[in-house]
Amino acid sequence: MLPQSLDRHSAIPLYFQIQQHLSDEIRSGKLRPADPIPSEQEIAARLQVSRMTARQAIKYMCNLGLVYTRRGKGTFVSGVKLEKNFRQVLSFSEEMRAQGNRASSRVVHFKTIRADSELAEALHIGLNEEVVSLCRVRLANSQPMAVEASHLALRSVPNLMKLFNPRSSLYQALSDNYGIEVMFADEIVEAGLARARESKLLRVVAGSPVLYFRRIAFTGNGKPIEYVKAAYRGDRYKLVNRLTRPEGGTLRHKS
Amino acid sequence: MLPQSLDRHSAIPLYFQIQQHLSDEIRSGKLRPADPIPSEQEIAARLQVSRMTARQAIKYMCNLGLVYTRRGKGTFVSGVKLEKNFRQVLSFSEEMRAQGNRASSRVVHFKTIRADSELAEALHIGLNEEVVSLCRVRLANSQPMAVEASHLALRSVPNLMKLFNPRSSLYQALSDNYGIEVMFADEIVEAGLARARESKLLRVVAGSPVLYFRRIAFTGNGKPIEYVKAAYRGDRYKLVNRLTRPEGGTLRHKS
DNA sequence: AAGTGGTCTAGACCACTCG
DNA sequence: GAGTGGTCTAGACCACTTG
Repeated sequence: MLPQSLDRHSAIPLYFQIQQHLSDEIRSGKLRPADPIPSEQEIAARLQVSRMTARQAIKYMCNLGLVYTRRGKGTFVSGVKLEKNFRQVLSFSEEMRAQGNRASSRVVHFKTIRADSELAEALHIGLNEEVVSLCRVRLANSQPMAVEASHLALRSVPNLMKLFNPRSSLYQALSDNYGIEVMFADEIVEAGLARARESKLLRVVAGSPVLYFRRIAFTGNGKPIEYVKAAYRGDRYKLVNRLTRPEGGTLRHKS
Repeated sequence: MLPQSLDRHSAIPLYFQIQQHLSDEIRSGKLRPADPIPSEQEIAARLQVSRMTARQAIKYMCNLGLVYTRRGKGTFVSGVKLEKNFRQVLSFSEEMRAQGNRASSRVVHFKTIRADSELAEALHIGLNEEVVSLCRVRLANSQPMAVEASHLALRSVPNLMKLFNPRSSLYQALSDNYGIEVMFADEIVEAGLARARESKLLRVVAGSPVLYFRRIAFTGNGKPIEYVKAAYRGDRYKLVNRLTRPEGGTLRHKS
C-alpha cells in the first residue's frame, strides 16, 4: 500500500513520490473504489515525513479527483475511471493519440489575413491587424473528423509564416520558437448543421449535425494567444466533461 | 490591497478570510489582470500569520483559476472573467438564475419504470430494477430550452415518488430527504437532430440542431445516483468550458 | 544580492466520526 | 476516547528571477 521508502536525494519532491505511488495502486486496482487510503498520520509515520508533506500528497490526488476526504473518517478512493479524457488543453494529435487513433492533418490554407471584429475581440488586437490563419482538416485513421481554423496575432508570433511548417505541431512551434506555453483555454460549443463548405471538407451531406467550437487559448498571464474556430462531425465526435461542485470553505464551529 | 486585520475568533478560517479579501479586490477591479498580488511573505508579515497560511490562501485562489504563480517572480491576477459559468454541477434553475433568466419547468411524466441495459449500466444496478423517471421540459422566460429526463434507482431513494413534488427541486429533495449530495458529474455531449417527439416538446421543426447530453451524477463516494438524458435546443443553448493544462509535479534540480 | 515561490519539518489545537 | 482530517505556527533550505 505504501512504498518501502522514499528517494530523499531525488529531484522528485517527496509529496510527489507519495502521490505517484498511491495513484499507481489505484490505477492498478490494488486500491479499489471506496477503499480507504492510509491516513495522513500513518503515511507520516511510516515514510518518516512530516504530516504536512503527507497531506500535500493527498491534497494533490484530491484535486485530481482520484480520492476524496471526509473529516473524521478518512480518505477514500473515488469510484471514477480517470482513463477517460477529461478535457484538457490538448492538441488534436495528442487527443487522438490518447484514444489510440492515428491522427493526421491536411492543410487547407496557411496565410495572413486582416482581423475582422470577431478576431480583434477574441485576440485583443486592433481591427485589420495582421493575423496568421491556419486551416486544417483533422483526420483520425484517415477519416475526416473536423475542420479547424487557428488564428494568431502576427504581432505575437513574428515570422511564424517562415518558422513554422504547417504540417507539424503548432503548440510545439509556439513553445520552441517563442517560449509560449498555452496554460488554459475557454471554449464555447454549439450544435449546428454543416454548411456547404464544411460538408465538402468533412465528406458529409450538407445539413448533417456538427459541433461548432470557438476556443480562445491563453498563456499563463492571461493573454489570448490563439483563436480557434472548428466544426466537428456530429457522428464521430463527442465531448466528455467532468463537472464539479463549487469549492467552499470549511467552517470552523465556534465553541 | 490587504485587509487591516483578520478576525481571529471567527468561524471562518484565516486562509479563507485572506482569500476572500483578495478575490473581492480582483472581482471589483482594484486588482487588474497581470497585477501582482502581495507575496506570501508580505501577507504573512502584514497579517501576522505564518507563511504556510498565506500560501494556503494563494493556493486556493490558484485552484480557482483566479491567479497564477511563477517561481521566483510572484503571483499574478489571471486575466480571466470568472463571471461566466464555468460548468459546475448546477441544477437547471440554478444555471438559468445565474444568467439572469427566469427558469420554470413543465412535467411531462413522473413514474417508475424498469431499467433497460443503458440505465442499468449507468446507475450500476440490475436489469429490470425499478427506476424513478422524471421527464421535464425546461423553460427559460417561458421559452422551451430543453427536454430533460432524470433517472434514479428507486432503491437509492425509496419513497421518492411520495416524498417529492416533481415541480420542486430534485437536488434539494435528495439533500433534505436522503442526505444525498451530488459531488460531481460526468457528461457526454453530442450534436444531433431533433427527433419528432423532442421537436414537438421544444417547439422546433424536426431536424433542427440539438445538443444531446447524457450525464451521470455521483455522490462523494463515487456512487452513481442520477442518470440524465437531455436534448437542448441548438439555437438557444451553448456550452462554455474551461480547459486546463494537466497538472505536473515540479522538479527539484539537484545541485 | 535580494526577493520570490516550492518544499519540508515537528510540533500544536480543533471539530468531527465512530465504537 | 481514539482516530481522522482541518487549520495553524515558526522556523528552514532550495531553485528561480531580476536588478
